[in-house]
Formats: sequence, structure tokens, C-alpha cells
Amino acid sequence: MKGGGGGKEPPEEGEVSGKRPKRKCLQWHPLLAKKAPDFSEEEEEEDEEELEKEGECAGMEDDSEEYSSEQRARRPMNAFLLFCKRHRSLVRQEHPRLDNRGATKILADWWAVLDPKEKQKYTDMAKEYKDAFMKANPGYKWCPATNKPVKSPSHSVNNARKKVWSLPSNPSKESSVAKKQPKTDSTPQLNFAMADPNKMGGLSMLLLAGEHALTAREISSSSSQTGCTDVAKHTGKSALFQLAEVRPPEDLSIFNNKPLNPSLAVRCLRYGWLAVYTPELPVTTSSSSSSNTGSTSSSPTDTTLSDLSPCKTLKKKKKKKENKDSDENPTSPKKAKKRHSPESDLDSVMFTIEAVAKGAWGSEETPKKKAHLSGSESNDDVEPPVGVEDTTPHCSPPHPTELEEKDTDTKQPQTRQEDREQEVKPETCGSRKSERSCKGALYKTLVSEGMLTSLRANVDRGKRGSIRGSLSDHEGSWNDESWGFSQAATSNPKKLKKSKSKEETTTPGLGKLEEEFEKKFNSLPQYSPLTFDKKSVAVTKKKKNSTSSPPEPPKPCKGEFTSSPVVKSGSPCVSPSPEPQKVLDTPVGSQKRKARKSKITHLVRTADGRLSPAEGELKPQFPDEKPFTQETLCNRGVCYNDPRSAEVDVTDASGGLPAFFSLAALAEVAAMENVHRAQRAVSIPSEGQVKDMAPVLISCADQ
DNA sequence: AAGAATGAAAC
DNA sequence: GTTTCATTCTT
Repeated sequence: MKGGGGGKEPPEEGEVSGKRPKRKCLQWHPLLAKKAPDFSEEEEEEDEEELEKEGECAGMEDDSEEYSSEQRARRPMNAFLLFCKRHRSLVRQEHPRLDNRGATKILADWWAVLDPKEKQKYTDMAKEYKDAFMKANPGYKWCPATNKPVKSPSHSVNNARKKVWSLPSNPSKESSVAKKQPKTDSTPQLNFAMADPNKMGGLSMLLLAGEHALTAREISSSSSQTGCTDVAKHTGKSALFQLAEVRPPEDLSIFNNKPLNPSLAVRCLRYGWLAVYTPELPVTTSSSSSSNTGSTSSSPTDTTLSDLSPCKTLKKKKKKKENKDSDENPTSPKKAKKRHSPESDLDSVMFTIEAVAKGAWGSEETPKKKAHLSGSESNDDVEPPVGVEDTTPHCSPPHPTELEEKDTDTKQPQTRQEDREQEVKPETCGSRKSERSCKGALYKTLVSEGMLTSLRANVDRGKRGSIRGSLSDHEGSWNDESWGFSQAATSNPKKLKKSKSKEETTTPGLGKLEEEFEKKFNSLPQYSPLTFDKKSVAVTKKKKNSTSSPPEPPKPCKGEFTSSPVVKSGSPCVSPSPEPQKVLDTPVGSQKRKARKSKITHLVRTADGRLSPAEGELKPQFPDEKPFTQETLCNRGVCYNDPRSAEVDVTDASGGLPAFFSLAALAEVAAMENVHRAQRAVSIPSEGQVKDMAPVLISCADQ
């Protein structure tokens, strides 16, 4: 890892250490609550994503920024950001000395020259992502509301809280409500909801537990699931998997392998939930532990859907001006994060479920604690079904040692360095492995998880191999599971998120969650720098003349690079089939926006249409970067042609994933659930009902 | 904490 | 039209 892991961390720590109230928020929010224990800020944030909606309203303001912040979900990434995330590591590899800014510039250049078709893939993904996000968070506003004028602070906290908890059937409503809340926020302490995390002690926890329990009841029945703990162990699995577990292993495999059509998926999901409700279902073996939690009482109504809650704003990380100071206390150490308590398991489970329901996938990380728990479960069975060989690198459960590069097999022989980096994932995996190796039951559990993962991965691969081609979009839709899952499961909390995308993000290790997330993300084609170079070259040449060189350049020169296309996490690098020519149209360049284009005086349009900066303006800033000369460009570009790379892998990327459920589908489900949740809460399906459903579930599985 | 890029949404 | 913020991570 480059140091990068830390990138975000620093801020985090600061904040955290400073104090992030997040926990508070977490506490009050069921979902958050669960996470809170485990994770540090980051996680929370992620969690928040799920929640978000009201965010703005609520609290943004003053004091409780934290509150707000926590809740606030992060905006979904746009196509370019996805691209950056996916390729930044490559750029960095190529130009180690280049700093991020420089890398960003290069990425912008790449983006500019990227073939429209390829670009479209990212665009589609971004859209899908956004759509899902919005479904999950209906009232989400990109911009936190500026602060609203506060009215009277006095709103009743209770109300606010309740509202929060209550389902928002109407987002709009909530938002309005939320807005009001800010006031309340101002006086957080008072608020029930707002209570300081720090202060919150056992009581809060109890409350949370109660809520969770409720939630759990609603969502998953205590019984089978109850095993929340058990489940939790499995956390690695997605909710879907959990559901699936009900079925025999083979069936599970089915889930893994076959993509369900969305509608089906939805149904399954729904039914599955219902099924879960009933204890009677032949589900898994359950353990009963859940009861504890469940017992807690709280009114169901309240608990119901907190997830929706909106959120507020804050971003924490970097920019936000807001400040971190607001936090009250640092008490909570950032580090503490992980959750140890058993409860966490439960939480995780619930969280997972809800997440799935919501369709919230937060970003990448979610906590998973599964690993910790020892409960061994039975998942082992799962393995057999797998048809694929496990090339998957991730963590192959069984063999800790091996890290094969998946990619390798696929294609690239040489990728070594890059692979390694990419291996990062493996790295993650590695850690897991070690754990596994050490612990018995735990090990099993992990294995099972891993198996699942690997299976999935294999499946995916297989698919991809088959070819989908590039493809696209929808089909490739993310699995909800993955999203939800990932959140839930991820064991490593913080880092993942922020940290370097490369490694961690990619990392699959732990959970599927990540894996899933990754898959989706990975499904996006990753292009070799060479490709871009070429393009740029072409472009450059064309334009070249203009004065100096614009920022385009990729630098490179490294021959090595050429040979190895990048592969990150398994994903292959593809070379888009691009034609360099296209480039012409696009204005290339990275001109920063800061200077409004309109205001940019130094850019002149050249004959070919490009904008060329005035000489002075762009500087080569980094040592690395040299201004390119044609030569440079040429060098780079040259060699690369790897036909194969392109096609093959790419495919997998987008297309490869089985689309278990589309995000949209999940979102839908979530929405429905929300709507009805209250009802359900009140009345649990009768056994008979459940039974009726069972067949459905089965059938789904079969399919 | 700033900043590099693009883009989507909100002012 | 302009501003925010999403990601990453070095400086």
C-alpha cells in the first residue's frame, strides 16, 4: 500500500479523535447504531449513506453537525469519479512520483480521450448507481441544505425522533420534517435522538437493542434468523444469502450462479423476508439467540424504519468546512470502532437485511464483523456446488496460502507489479486467511464465506468468459446483495472506504460485500495506460503543435508497463477499442474548472478545435511530468496493442456479474417494504401465510 | 486542508 | 450560471 491507505484516515482520525459525534447518531438510528459500535467514523458514514434522507433537514446546522453528517449519505459518484477510482491506481503506478493532483490530471486526460462507448459504460454505471441511491434515499439532496433558518429550536425532540424512525412514506414529508429538526439539533443533548453518543451509555444501547430487536422481528424473524448471531457470523453473506441458506446448499449455489430476473429476485427477496419471519420455516437451524434482543420492547412503530432517515450533511472528510469541531467529544476514539459486542452481530444482521431492503449499499464498506464471531456455521456445504474452479484470487477459503491471481489466469501473464498491487486485495485476503487459519470455528465460518465469495467470483468469471461483452448496463446491475452486503459485512471498516481505492476497495477479502461492491465496480473496464497513451498520442499529434504541451501526458515511459496491462483486482485491463481519432472532438484537457471556462482567457482555440493553454499556464509541475513531447507520447503509445486484453476482460466486467438483483429492484422492494412495514410490524404473517410463501421461495431458488 | 479533475444537482 | 460535493491522496 502506498501510504495511501491513510489518505483519508488522517482526516478521519482527526475528526474522530476530535470527536465525532457520529456515534450518537448511530445510536439513535438503528442502523447507525449497529454500525456504530463497530466502526469508526468511516463506517458510520457509510452507514449513513443508507440513511440519509433527511439529512439535510435535520441537523445540519449548528451544533450537531455531526449528527447531520453522520446521517448524510454521500453523493453517488459520477462517471468520471468512477473512472478515476478505477484507474487512479494505474496512473499512480505508472507515475509513482506524481502526486494525486497530477494523477487526476492524467485521469482527466484519459477520460477525455476515452472512447465514448467505453465512457458510456461508466456513465451508465454511474446512473444506475445514482438511481439506486435515490431510490434508497428518496429525499436525498445533493447539497446539504444550506442551513435553514432556524425556526424555533424547540421542536419537540420526541417528535422529531419519531419521525425519523417512522417510515417516511413520503420522502418529501420527511424532508420537511427534517428541516425542522435542525433546531432540535441545536440542542442535541436534549434530544432523545440526539443524545450524545458519548453520554449514551447502556441505556442507549438498550434502546437501540430494543429497536433492533423490533426491526429484526419485523424483518427477519427472530427465529430462524435469530440466529442473528449465527447469521451474524455469516454476515459475510448477504441477506440474500441468508435467505438462501434456508434452502439446501445446492440451492444456494443456484443463487450464486444464476442471475435471477429482477422481478423474481424481488419476489424472492420479499418472500424470503417473510419466510424469515416465521420461525417455523424450515430454515436453517437456527439458534435461538435472537430472542434476547428481540425481547426488548419498543414500540414497533417507532422502530420501523429508521433507515430512511435522511441525513444530513456532512461529509466529513475533507472538505467540509463545517468543521469538525463540533463534535463534542472525542471520547469515542476512533479506533475503538470495531464492534465486539455480540449485539453487533445482531445489528449486522439486521443491518444487512435492511440494507438490502433499502437497497442501500453504502459505499463500500460496511462492517462486517462476521469474522469475529466464532459460531461456526454450517455453511461449509456450500462449496460443493461450485462448479467453477476457483481461480478466484480473493480469498480462497480453503487455501489460505494461495493467492493466485485470478487475473493471471485470465490473461495477463505478466502483470506482475501491478498485479501485486492489485493484489492488495489479496492482501486483505491474506489477512483474513491468517485469521482463519488460526481459528477453528471461525475459520470455518470464514471459509464458508470465502467459499461463497469465491464461488461467486468464479461464477462471475465464467460468465464473463462466456462473454457478455461489454455491456452493459443494466444487466450488469449490481447486486443488491453485494451492496447491502458489503456494507454489512465488511470487516474492515474504515480503511476500506477511504483508503486507497485500489487495494482496499478492491479487496475482497472479507466479505463478499466488498467483493460484491468490487465486482460491480470492477465490472467496469479498466484500461491500460497504454491505450490512453496511444490515444493521446494521436491526439497530441494532431494537435500537437500548439504551443506547448498541454497537460496531457501520460508519462510513461516505462516499458514495463506496456507489457503489463493492468489488472487490478482481477479485473482485466482492457483496452478500449478506441480509436484515437475521436479524440479530436473532445476538448481535451484538463483545464480546471476553477477558472470558469468562460473566464478562462488563456485558452485559445486552435485550429483543430482544441483549447490550448497559454504557455505560461500549464506547468509541468511535477518532476515526473515532463512536458510531453511528441516523442514521449510516441513512446508510450507505441507498443501497446493487446487485442486480447480488451475483449476478454472487459466483458466480464460489466456483463459478467450475474445480476442477482438490480439495485433498482432492491430499491423498489425497499420502498415497498417501507410502505408496508408498519403494517407488517403490527401483524406478523401467520404461519399459514408463511407456508404459502415457502413454495415461492423454493421456486425462486430453483430458478 | 488544499487541491486536481468531471459531472450532477442545487441554488 | 455558479457553487457543492463526490473520490483519492500527496503536499
